[in-house]
Amino acid sequence: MLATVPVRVPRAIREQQMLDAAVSVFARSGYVTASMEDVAAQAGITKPMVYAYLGTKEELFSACLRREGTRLMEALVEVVRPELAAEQQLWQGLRAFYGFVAAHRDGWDVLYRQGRALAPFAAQIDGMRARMVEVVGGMLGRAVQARGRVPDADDVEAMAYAFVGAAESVADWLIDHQEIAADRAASRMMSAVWLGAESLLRGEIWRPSGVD
Amino acid sequence: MLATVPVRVPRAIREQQMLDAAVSVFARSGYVTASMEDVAAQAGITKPMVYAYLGTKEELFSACLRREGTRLMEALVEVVRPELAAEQQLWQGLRAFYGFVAAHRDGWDVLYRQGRALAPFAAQIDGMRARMVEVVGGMLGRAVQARGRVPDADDVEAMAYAFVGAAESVADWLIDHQEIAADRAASRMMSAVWLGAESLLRGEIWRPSGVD
Amino acid sequence: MLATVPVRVPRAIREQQMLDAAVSVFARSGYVTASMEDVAAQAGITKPMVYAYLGTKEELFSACLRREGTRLMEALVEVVRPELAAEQQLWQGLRAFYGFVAAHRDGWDVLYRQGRALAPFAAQIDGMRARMVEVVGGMLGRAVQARGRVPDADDVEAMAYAFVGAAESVADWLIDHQEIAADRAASRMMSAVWLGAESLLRGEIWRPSGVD
Amino acid sequence: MLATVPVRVPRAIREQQMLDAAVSVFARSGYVTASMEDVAAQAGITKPMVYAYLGTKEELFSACLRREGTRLMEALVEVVRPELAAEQQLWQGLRAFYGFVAAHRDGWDVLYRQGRALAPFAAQIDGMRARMVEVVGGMLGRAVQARGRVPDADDVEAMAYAFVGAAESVADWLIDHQEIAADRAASRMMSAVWLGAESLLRGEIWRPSGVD
DNA sequence: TATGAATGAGCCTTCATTCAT
DNA sequence: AATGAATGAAGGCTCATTCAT
Repeated sequence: MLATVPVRVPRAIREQQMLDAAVSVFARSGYVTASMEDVAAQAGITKPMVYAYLGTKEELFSACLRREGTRLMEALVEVVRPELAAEQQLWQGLRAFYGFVAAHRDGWDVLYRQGRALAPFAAQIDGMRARMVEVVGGMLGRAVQARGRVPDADDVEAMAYAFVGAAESVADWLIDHQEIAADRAASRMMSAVWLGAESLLRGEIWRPSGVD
Repeated sequence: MLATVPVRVPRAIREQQMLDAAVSVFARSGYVTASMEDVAAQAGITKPMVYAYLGTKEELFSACLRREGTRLMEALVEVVRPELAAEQQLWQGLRAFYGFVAAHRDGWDVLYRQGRALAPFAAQIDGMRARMVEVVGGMLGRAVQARGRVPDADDVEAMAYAFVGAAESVADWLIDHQEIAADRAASRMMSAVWLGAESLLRGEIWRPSGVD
Repeated sequence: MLATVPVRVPRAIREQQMLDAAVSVFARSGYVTASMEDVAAQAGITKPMVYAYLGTKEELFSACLRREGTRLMEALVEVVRPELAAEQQLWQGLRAFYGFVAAHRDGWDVLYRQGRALAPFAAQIDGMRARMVEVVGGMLGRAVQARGRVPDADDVEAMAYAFVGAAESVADWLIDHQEIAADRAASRMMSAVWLGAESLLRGEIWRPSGVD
Repeated sequence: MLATVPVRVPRAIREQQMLDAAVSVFARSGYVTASMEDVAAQAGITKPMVYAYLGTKEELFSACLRREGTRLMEALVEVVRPELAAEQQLWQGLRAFYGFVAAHRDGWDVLYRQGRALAPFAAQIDGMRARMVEVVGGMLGRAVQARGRVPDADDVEAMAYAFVGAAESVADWLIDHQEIAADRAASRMMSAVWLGAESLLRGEIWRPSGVD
């Protein structure tokens, strides 16, 4: 009987409320199907406020991507300390990554499932993803050098792509198996990939054998 | 008797032409932005024909997914012979997979980039993806058994998810680097993943070490 | 009980109906206030048809201007025969002009009152008006030459502008005095302007006299 | 004590600043397209202030019309002294008129181009215009009487309408030819119209001759 | 088989306008 | 005196979908 009284909320806070609402609505309905009306209603205000503060539907979605992307990146940067060995960096990064996915399902959905499929935003997402691939590639490259070898750029990049893709795929799996803890997922990823990486880091190359 | 006389095309062929047009248009504009008008125009006919032959926009897109998915599956089934060893199965499967992606960019885009992000089709795509994961998981499981060990279901599933995700991610990379041949991509995937898988198959498990 | 049955009308006819409706609605409500819904309703159809056939609101208004302008021009061209003397040309032109204004009040309103005030269309109207001024200027110039004098370009242009403006102004007056016949208006315009023009054509120039 | 300290401007001055801003914005964007936000911004204040001082958008535009109209009228009244002969009155009036148009382009645009086309303000403008026609008609009527004749009311009114319309039209021409001085325009108008008026004042009437 | 004509429905977007501070 | 926050209302435009021919 009290909380329903309309309150004048300062802009900074309202904007966050709007972004929360938008991420939630976009995740539920998808960018195309979601309506600005829905977003406004979910945020407890009216459409014109959304337009006044965050602009167009496209701009709004883009703002969502930016916020969620930044959150994820910050979570990673916080734990992937430069002084750690590559193995430890990967491990910590994966833990943070799965922690983020588990804690921000909607954000993850908006970021990876939707953003990538929508032409106007693909560049934005690809940019972020490229940075991740680059970081992972950096780790791998340094790990190769630590073993006294000279990394091949293309090999490292392919490996990094594989790594990131595998991590994302396991993230989806994690979302569908809510009972599995994030650390468990991270640990499995390390088993699945790092062990193989180690061989690769030592310079082993897989070659087709047999008939072809 | 001029070339401009409209030809009565039998239904089966017309449907394929429509699907070709639809896949192309959906890949170019995205499911939401693409209009039935566009599809009809691209197919060289009028809207009511599309509705008469392939139904609703949703049904049309679903038909696209089905056709492209089937094509991919058939390409895989053709080369992944049961009598081969797991390693060979993976290798051949990857080659066929990247061959398909390279040859059917639009189909791949519609299948993976778009289908997965669109709520109404997620189930359809996930089903197909689940079958792939299952197949890969089966290979891995048999490979473990071939080494005299008892596979852990969750480990194998996680591994399979990672493998499929890595393969998809490298597919994207392949699309953006057209100069790289499909076989090259497949070979890199084997290096990146199989070497690691081998360790895993032998029962090695990665465990966090150090402070945390 | 019969005419209300919805009929499939061929495009050419529907477009004219739409233009009729649009001119009427725009004249009644003004470009800004008029809604596409209104126009569609007045034409007895629904909005999408208007968009399908005549495009945007702006394009629709522009089409109105074009049609009404063409009608007016054609009415003038039909009576202003080149073989006539300037005086007869003016007289016939004015009659046709006031005939058009009296018969197409809405069209006149849309053309002159609204079109000129709306930035996006000013150019279109000004172009037409410029052609009229040019034609009138041509008549005057020839009349001067017929009197054996060399016309001054600026004088003639100013005179033409004055003539066209006077004619338009009297048209407004005509609209507000519906009981006055078009011919009467034309005759008054000739009295008001031609007599003066004659003096000018003979080379007389008005000069300020007295204190100033 | 820096220049950025907002100055408390007394109401009367603020209102004039707002009207200046409004006239400028309306002339640039047109009544419909211009937004209250634009006006406020141009005046360097916020929207609620505009509403507090000058009311609704409609009221604001009306206030613009009133101010510009009054300015024009005052400029005319100042020079059209009753003791002058009709010819001198016209001459001085035209000079003042073109002086105003040249000095207040925006005001003229708002008054004549826009005001007349906008239904809600047509009455206001027509009233002012009617007063002008009346004044001009009065001059003409007195000039007829000065020649010992009895003026025909309709003839005089038509002539007055033609005169005003011609003057306005030449004003537009003046605006598009900025290099032409206002006095030059006034002088041309006198040549174009007064010479003819003189004939008319003497009782001459133009009559159609020839076939039709 | 094939299409031009037509519509229901809905969404994005923008304002003029007003409170509460 | 002045403003940031907020909204009601409405309009342009598009599209999937369907008849009638």
